[in-house]
Amino acid sequence: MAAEPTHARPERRSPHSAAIEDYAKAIYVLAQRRDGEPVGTSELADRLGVTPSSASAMLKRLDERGLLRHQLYKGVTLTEAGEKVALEVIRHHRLLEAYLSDVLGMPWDRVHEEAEVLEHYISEDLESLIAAKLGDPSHDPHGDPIPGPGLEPPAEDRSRSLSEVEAGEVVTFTRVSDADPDMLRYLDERGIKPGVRLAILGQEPFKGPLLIEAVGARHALGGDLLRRMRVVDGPDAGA
Amino acid sequence: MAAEPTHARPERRSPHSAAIEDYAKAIYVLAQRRDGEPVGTSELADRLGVTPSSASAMLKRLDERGLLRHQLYKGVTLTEAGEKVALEVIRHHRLLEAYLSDVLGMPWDRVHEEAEVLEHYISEDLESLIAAKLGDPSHDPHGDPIPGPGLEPPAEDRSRSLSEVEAGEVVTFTRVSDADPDMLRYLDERGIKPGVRLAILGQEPFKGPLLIEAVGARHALGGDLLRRMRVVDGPDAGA
DNA sequence: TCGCAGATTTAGATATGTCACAATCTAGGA
DNA sequence: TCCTAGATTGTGACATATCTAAATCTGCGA
Repeated sequence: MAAEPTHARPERRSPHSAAIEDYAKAIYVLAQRRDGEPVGTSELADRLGVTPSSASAMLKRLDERGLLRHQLYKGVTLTEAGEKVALEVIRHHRLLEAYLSDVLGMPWDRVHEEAEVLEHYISEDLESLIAAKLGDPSHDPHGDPIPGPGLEPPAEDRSRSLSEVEAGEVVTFTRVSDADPDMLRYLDERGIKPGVRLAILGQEPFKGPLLIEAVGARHALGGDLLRRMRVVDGPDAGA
Repeated sequence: MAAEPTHARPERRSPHSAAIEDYAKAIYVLAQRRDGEPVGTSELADRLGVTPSSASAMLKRLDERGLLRHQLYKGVTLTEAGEKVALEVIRHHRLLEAYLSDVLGMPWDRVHEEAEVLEHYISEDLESLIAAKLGDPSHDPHGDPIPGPGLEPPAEDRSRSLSEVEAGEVVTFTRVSDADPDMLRYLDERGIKPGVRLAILGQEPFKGPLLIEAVGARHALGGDLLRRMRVVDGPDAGA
């Protein structure tokens, strides 16, 4: 005599809200950059586009859930549970980026924004289907490593910034931030994507642009772009 | 001198929340069943799995946004704007069901739940890519019609319930509710999916099960299943 | 016509996540 | 050592969406 099956929204897959997941992810990424040092409230607020007071209130909640330890006025550090939450979301994000780009042909510079939303809503079943379809990729289209299904933290990144490379070297482009569409479009239009070999021809004086040869053409790269592009030594992709 | 690009959650694609979209969709479906008559608050609350008071509060909000007209104590009717919202979500839902089933091989009985969530979060760009990948399908795997990109309401359903069919007829199975996983699994295991020819061999007395032949095997179907399965006359899929 | 059962709406509370503004802490320089 | 600039936290408010319990309406049956 049960009523019609309801069309209630299914329970969330994760016990945590999308907002909580975003905080965990942001803390994870920032902590990595600063080598495990506690992450500050304003830093986090900046990244997430909220006010410091909002971030402070949320940090208290993450702490109550056991996702991080908050030393008042000092900063926060993820617990193991918090790190799992972060890695799960990062895995979703990067698998989605790879899928949208490789299977659906979504432009490189648009996949980040789409994945930024969907990462919170795909089920574990869908995650598995996507990973299988892609052959369990280790990196997304921007060269970011994808955590495995067991959520082991990806191996440390040995790359350095292209801004640190000297004239005469030959390096392999491995990675670039997925968050700046203009930059991605610029690189994409020139065929410069992870795995591409870059020969550094020279540098203009006064910290000027770097002259490089890539994909059979010469380019002068400078500014933010140099700082954001990551490379490893040698003509072969190391990672 | 712009700060690091933030990783703020991108704006929602729709000006309406997921909850608002769910109400619009539910009202659309219920109104269709009752041929345009206003939809009652409790009916809606039942379907959505919320209390009548919650539904009542939400209806007030949908009204304020111009998505429906609420005749107090009488019921609600979607405006044109509300119907567009409903059709957009339904299009997303059914495209996702088709995609998950056809491209990713997700089982027939699981796609509904996944789509029920994702329908609120895919962008118009992703919607288009999915539709293109599928070749702009007109129906999802359960036989439900998919509204076109212009959101024209799908043509009226001419099917009747299998429970109304008499012994001796030959009909084509066209459609079944996507919301009952057990029922879908039962049909799937027997190869009975939209487009399949059903020959009605006879019926047991006292409203007993219907004996049918389908996909080279005989089955005795009764109860809810008969009522939920929709068929059209003749051995060919009409719609 | 009246009254009541059932449907509907209102009132007040809770949980989440945000903001502006105020209070407080920390750390570095005089 | 003290003081203050800047970071952090606390306060009170708002928006969304839900609940329970109470008030109100509607329409049917006597």
